[in-house]
This record gives sequence, structure tokens and C-alpha cells, in this order.
Amino acid sequence: MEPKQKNGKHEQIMSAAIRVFAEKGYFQSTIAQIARAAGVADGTIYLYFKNKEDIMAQFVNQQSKKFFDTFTSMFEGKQSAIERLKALIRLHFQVSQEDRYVALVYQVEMRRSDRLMKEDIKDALRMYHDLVGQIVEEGQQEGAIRHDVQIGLVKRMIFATVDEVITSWVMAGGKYDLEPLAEPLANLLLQGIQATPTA
Amino acid sequence: MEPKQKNGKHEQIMSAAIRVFAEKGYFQSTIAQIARAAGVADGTIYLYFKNKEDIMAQFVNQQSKKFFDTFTSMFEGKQSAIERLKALIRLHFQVSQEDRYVALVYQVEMRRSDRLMKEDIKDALRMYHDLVGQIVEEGQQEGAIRHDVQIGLVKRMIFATVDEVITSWVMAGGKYDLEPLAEPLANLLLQGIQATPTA
Amino acid sequence: MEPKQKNGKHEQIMSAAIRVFAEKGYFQSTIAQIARAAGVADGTIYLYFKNKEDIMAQFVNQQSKKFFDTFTSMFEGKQSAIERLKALIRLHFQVSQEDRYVALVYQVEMRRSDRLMKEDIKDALRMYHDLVGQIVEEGQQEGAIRHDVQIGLVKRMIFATVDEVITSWVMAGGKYDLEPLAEPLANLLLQGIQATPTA
Amino acid sequence: MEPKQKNGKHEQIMSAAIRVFAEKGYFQSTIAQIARAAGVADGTIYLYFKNKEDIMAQFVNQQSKKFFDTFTSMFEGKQSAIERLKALIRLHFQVSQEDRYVALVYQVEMRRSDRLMKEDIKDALRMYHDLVGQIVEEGQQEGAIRHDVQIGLVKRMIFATVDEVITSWVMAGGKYDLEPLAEPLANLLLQGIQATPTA
DNA sequence: CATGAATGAGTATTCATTCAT
DNA sequence: CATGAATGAATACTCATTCAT
Repeated sequence: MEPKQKNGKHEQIMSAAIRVFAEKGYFQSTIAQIARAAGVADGTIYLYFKNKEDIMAQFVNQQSKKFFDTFTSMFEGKQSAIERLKALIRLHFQVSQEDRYVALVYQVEMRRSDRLMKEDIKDALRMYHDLVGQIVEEGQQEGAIRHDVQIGLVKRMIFATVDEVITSWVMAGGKYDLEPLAEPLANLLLQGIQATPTA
Repeated sequence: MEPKQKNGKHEQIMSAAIRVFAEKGYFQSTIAQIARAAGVADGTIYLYFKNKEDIMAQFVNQQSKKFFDTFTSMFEGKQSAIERLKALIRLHFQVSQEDRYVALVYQVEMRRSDRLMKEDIKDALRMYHDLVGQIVEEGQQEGAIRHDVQIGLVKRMIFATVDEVITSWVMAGGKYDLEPLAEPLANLLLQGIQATPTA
Repeated sequence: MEPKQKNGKHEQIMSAAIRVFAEKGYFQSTIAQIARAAGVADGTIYLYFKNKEDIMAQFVNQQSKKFFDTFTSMFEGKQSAIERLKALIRLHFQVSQEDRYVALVYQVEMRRSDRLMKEDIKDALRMYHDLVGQIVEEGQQEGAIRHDVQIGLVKRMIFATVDEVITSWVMAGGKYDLEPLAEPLANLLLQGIQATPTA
Repeated sequence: MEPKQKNGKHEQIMSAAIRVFAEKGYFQSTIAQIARAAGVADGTIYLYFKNKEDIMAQFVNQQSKKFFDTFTSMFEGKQSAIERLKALIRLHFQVSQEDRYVALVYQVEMRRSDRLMKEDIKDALRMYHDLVGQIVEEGQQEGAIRHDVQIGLVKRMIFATVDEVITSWVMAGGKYDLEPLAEPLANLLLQGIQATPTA
């Protein structure tokens, strides 16, 4: 039924690549290392990927699609903006927790490639931003979010903070549990840190 | 009179390198490109830097020192924590605004090297984190910052958001003005985004 | 059928390298020259040798093994010490005569590397010395060799003289025949040059 | 009175060079290393030597001249051939013993340069050979040396053995005393090793 | 489909030599 | 004479990519 390949060579190579990228960094990784990690010959990689860059591109595409599909199917028009925001953060944490290699590449390696790689990669980040932006706007319409904040800054704050928390976790070796941080982080982002709620 | 170098070759090379790193990315930059950009011969670079990595390392060291010196001299024990936090953000914005190449390398290229480069680089980031952490703690003591927030998350939120705002600006080509964002960003971080100050 | 390499690339490269080493000297030889001489690409060399030094090391190992195997199989416990010594010299001459490049590298280039290269190379020379030493000792036991000579000096004299004769021949361009010198040389070494056998 | 230079810069550089050549090998030695060892600037070397190779060439010339002058002045037409041969060996040993660096370069480094360097160097070796040849011929005329030996082989045997003994000593670090070996070595070369003086 | 040997362009780094001071 | 900063040609080695088997 799989229209792509009989055996999971494609998946096999990609996941090996992600592991290698995670360990060495994208530019430091060699095709030979990926091939060995995947248990295939160097040349075989070129049967499934146009070139080294394409491995990263396909990974980002696939990963993004999966993420947004999950998110969409989970929350399509159901909850309040605040609830959806919390859910988004929680999903992001869950996904990262599930596969640290994926998270590492997604959080760290992918970033550096922004300006250097194809548009595909930028798109994934843009979609995330847009999603957050959408939620915030809806939140404002629902009256749950203040109107005197710059939406651009809010988007960035949320995106960056979630991102950073995951990256810290990834870089620390994934030693602690990520998901329990979702709730307090969401609250923090929403409520701010000041003692006296602005007059 | 300059006891270090007769002419500014060291500075000349470093700033050329930063420009090249900013444009191509660290790993994509070649010594030949840097040399050409600096108007010196390839070999000359090795009179001032141990190797390619050392260029980045020296840059980070110098930049960090400059940043922290400025910050320290500006605010030594003077203001409230909240004021100091705003000042830190403003300084960060100013510095970035002054030299987009520096900001680009500092924000983007340096990051990717975390796991790959010498400890020097990690140290700079750690110092920033610690500084933010310190300010937040003082803020709590001063009663200006709530006590029911996880200090680790707060640090990350502030660091990440400032970082992200600068990075966005850098990646966008530095087209708009950064400094005016300092005030609203500080407020946003402090006050949160929710309409109804937490019950 | 050859289990080692499909085609003789390994041999092809090594023998080209020896030719180049012989002509230019080890340190003056470049990988590019060797590659061209072998009719392969530069990179191909690194599929068969770890690095430039490894080419020399593998050559010395192979050559030594071949030499000692031949010697051992020829003379295992058969003849008198004097006969074995003559045979050793003759073999050394034969081998050199067969391939002047090999001899040149073995006699000249290898030497200079003594202090500079891996132990492998020293070992080969040591084995030769030991072999000569062994033969001389047996010769003394058999009563064919005087006991009032310092065995260390004898070893050195034999080794050095054979070596020098070959080296001269090599450096002269291999123009004359080496093997006919084996008999008179052996006699000379054994009998000395003085007219009146020491009183 | 010294027509060459006021201070001994020339000598200073040359002896530093020999030390460095002895330690690293000629091709592995750099001008910078020699300059540092001599306590002068890199450029200064080029005031006294045409280039790197010229340092070696001048060294060999000077050393050879010194050696032959000493030898000539010591033995001009005085002794028997046998005595002169012994004296030559003794002188060679003495000179080596006096300065191990000189010996090391002369014995080892110089050799490798044979085919690679200027004729000057070959000349020095040729002179030594000729000297030995001369002595042997005179010895034959005096009736002290057999006539049934090939003079070429005898020359080589003597040259090579003395050379080898010194080289061994040099490579061993000059730990033992060389001069006491002169007498037994001369005897060995002259008398051979066979127990029963060939019938 | 799969292989992995072969390729050769690409690159960091070294170092003999020059020359302005 | 002396310096040492500057040069840039030279070179070992790497690695993405191809293609004959």
C-alpha cells in the first residue's frame, strides 16, 4: 500500500541522517557517516534523495506536515484561544520529548540553515509563526488577550520561549521531563511576571 | 602608539571575517574569502589567528567582554531590577543595531557552534543567562516580580524573546528600527498578555 | 579471484609511489605526482593508504617480509654460517638488481626516515642486523669465525658494506652488474685485506 | 681580521641550523625554527645564506675542508699506509665525538640530499672516497695490502663501515665512547674475521 | 534497486622568501 | 646590517557525487 518504497529505506536513511545531524551538526556530517548509520551504501542515498541538502529539506517538510496535521486534527475550531495556545505548547513539548534527535535537528541544525537552504525550511517556521499569530488574534477577539500589545512581539515571545525551553532541554541531553513545563510556561507567557498587575 | 598591532590588521581581518560569516555562514566561509574581504593574503590571517575557529572564538570573547563591560559600567547597583532589565534589553538592541553583521553572527552563527566549538562560546551565553537570572532574583527581593514563577522559565523567556526579536530583525535585513521595540517588549515580558490580570 | 582488491590498484599505487620517491625523494614527492604516476585520482590513494607516510610504511613492511621469507625458506638450518652469509649477500644483491626503484627507496629514502617515521621501519633494519648477528655467532660456534672480534663491529661492517655497495650501484644508475660482486665481497669481508695475516 | 663578519652571525646561524637539522631533519626544519634557535630574525638568515639549501651546502663545504685540512696537516707523507688508515678512522671518530650535531647532519641528513642537492655535497663524499682509495693503493705498493682485492670494494668497505659505526653511535644518542673503537675497527677491516687465514 | 570504488574539485594551513622600515 | 610582517604558491587530505557492475 505504501506507494513510495517497498522496504523502509527512505525512512531508514532519513532517521539515520537525523541522528547523525544531531550528533555532528549538518555541515560536519558526511554522506558516508549517514550511509553507515543507515546500513546502506553511500550511493543508495542518492536513490532516495537528490543530495545532502535534500535530506534536511525532506525531513523538515515531513516533520512540519506531521506537526500541523496533528495540531489541526486535534483542535479544529474547538477550544478557546488560550486553551489552543496551551495545547500547541504541549504538543510541541510532546513531540520533542518523543524523539530527541528530531527535536535537536529541528531546533538547532535547521535554524542555521535558514539563510543557506531552500525556502522549504523557512516555510515551516513561518507556518508556526502564523499559527501562533492566528491564535493570538482570535484570543483578542474573544477578549482573552489584551489589545494594547503588539501582535508581532507576542508571536515572537511565544515562539521564542517555547523554542528556547525545548532547545535548552535538548542541549542538556533531554535529562529532565519536558511536558510538566507546559502548564507553567503557558501561564507565564500569558500572565507576565510582574507582581502588581499593571495599573 | 598602539602596542598591539602597528596597523589594524587584526581588527581588519576580524571584521571582514564577521562580514563573511554573516553572509555565507561559518562553515561555508573560506579563509580565502575572508582574506580577500580583508584585503590581505591568506597567510596573513594566520599571523593573527591560530585557525579559522579561533577567529570566531576571539570575536565572541571580545564582543562579550565589550557588552558586559558596557552593561556593568552603566548600571552598577543603581536602578531597580525592572529598570535594569529594560536597560539590558535596550543595550542589546542598541549594540545589534549598530552593527548588523556582528548581530547576525552573534545571534545565528554562534548558536550553531554551541556543541561544536570551544567552551569560550558557551561561556558568553551562560553569562547572559546568569545576568538575567540575577536581575530577576533581585526583582523578586525588591517585590517587583512575582514569587510564583519558575525562575528558570523566566530567564529563558526573557533571553529567548530578546534574542528572537533581534534575530528576526537581523534576518529581515535590519530594515526597521530595533530600539523603539525595547520599551514595549520589556512591558510585554513583565506584564504578560492576558486581558484579565490573573484572578 | 584476488580477495584483496579487484584490480591491482593497491599495487599500482605503491609501485608508482616507489618510483616517485626514488626520483624525487620522499619529502619532495607529492600525492598529486604519485597519483598521476599511478594513473589514478588523488583521492583514490586514500582508499588504499591512510596517508603519505603509510605508503612508505606499507612498502617497507611488504618488502621486508618478502625478503626475510625468501631468505628463511632458502636457508633454514641448511648450510654453514659462512655459506649462509654469502647467500644473504647474494640475495640482497639479487633483489636490488631486480628492481632498482625498490632498492633506491629501500637504501636511501628509508634511511632518512629512521628518526622521523614509525617504528615499523626501524624494525626492518633491526631484523637484518639481527640476522647477520645470528649468522656471525653461529659462525663462531662452528669455528669458522675468529673469537677475538667484537661481534657488534662485525655486524656493522657486514651490514654497512653490503648496504654501501648496493647504494653506490643504485646511485650510479644501476649501470653495472651487481651479482658478480657478491662472491668477492663476501671473501673480502671474511678474509680482510692485509697481506700478512696478523702476527 | 675576520674578513667575513664583525660578529659571528654567520657561524651562529649555521651552528643553530645544524642543531635544528639534526633534530628535525633537513626537510622538516623551517627557517623560522633556525632563526629562533640562532636568536636572529628570519630575514637575517638571508643576509648570510642564499637560501635554505645554501646553509647545508656551506656547512658541508666548511666541514669537509676542515676535515681534510686537519688530515693533511697531520699525516702528510709521514706514515705507512696502514698507519694512515688507522689515523683517518681515528680522526673521523674524534671529529664526530666532538660535535654530535655535526656528525648527525653529516652522517644522516647530508646523505639524503645526495641526489637532491648541489654537487658540492657529493664532492665531499667523493673526496673521502678518493682519500681512502689513495691510502689503499699506497698500501698495496708498500706491500702491506693484498693485491687480490678489488680496490673499489675495499674503498667501499672501509668508508661504509666507519660511516655506519659513527651513524649507529649518533643514532644511539652518542651515549658510549667512540674513539676506543678506532683500533679494533681498523684491525677488523684489515684482518678480516675468518679464523683460518685463507689458504 | 543496490553497491562502493573512483573521482577531482575544494580548502585549511604551512613556510621559504621578500622588502619596507 | 637587522627586522619580522606580509606574501601567496604549494600540498595533503576530504567528501559529495557518479556510474559501471
